[in-house]
Amino acid sequence: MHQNASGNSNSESGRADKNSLPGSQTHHHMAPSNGNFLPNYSGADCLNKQGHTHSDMMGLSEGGGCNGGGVMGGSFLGSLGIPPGVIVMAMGSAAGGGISSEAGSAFQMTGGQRALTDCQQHTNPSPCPSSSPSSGATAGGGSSSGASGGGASSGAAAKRKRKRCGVCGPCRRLINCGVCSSCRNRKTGHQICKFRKCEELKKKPGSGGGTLEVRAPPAGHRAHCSLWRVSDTQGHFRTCLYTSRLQG
DNA sequence: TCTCACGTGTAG
DNA sequence: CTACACGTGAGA
Repeated sequence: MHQNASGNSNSESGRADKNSLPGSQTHHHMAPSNGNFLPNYSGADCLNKQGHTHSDMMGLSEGGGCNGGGVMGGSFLGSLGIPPGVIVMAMGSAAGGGISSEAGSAFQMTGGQRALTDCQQHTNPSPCPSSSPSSGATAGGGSSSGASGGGASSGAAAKRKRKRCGVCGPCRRLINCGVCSSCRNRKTGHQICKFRKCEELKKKPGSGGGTLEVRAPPAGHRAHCSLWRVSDTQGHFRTCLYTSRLQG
């Protein structure tokens, strides 16, 4: 009908508003730059895994900073208002080094800040999804099979479906690409568009959400916004940004 | 009750 | 690893 731009036959396209983000429901007409992201989202997530880089759905437009090369040095951190002296570790899927995609995690690292983006906005009673895994693998637990079902019998709320963090790049994307496998196989796959798959949910529930190596800046370096990469448990590279400002 | 989407198993 | 399929939790 008169959905969004995406001419996908996917009855999804415009449905993003339905369950999408906390507080962002109003998907009136999406942000000017590109509808996939929410207005205030400055990062680009660079998920071009597939290569179909439909600019209109990838939403990488201005971000341009698609790569861990010191991308959001200023804007990203700046917009977060991270206090000086704080070591921030922003991670992003190596693919593009889009740190932003893990904004949520970044918040966790800095502590405190995160709340404002995620938890508070989520009306759901359950604890922030992003925090649970890192806190100690509460919900997800490690239980393998038994998926959902009454499996949780013993742990009661132990086996809860995790929910999108709502702050990562994919979560902020408003429309489905319509071309990824998930979109194409929606009928049977029951999966959300790959480009909208929450970064948090991509992680294994038991993987602690962000088990990454927290490294000190290279010896001799002052940790002034240096960027380098470390690989996480899944072999993905994460771009780490340290903005520690040593008090001289 | 329906739809969406997470979790998981299986196959290629 | 990706794609696919299905069960099922959760919300409308």
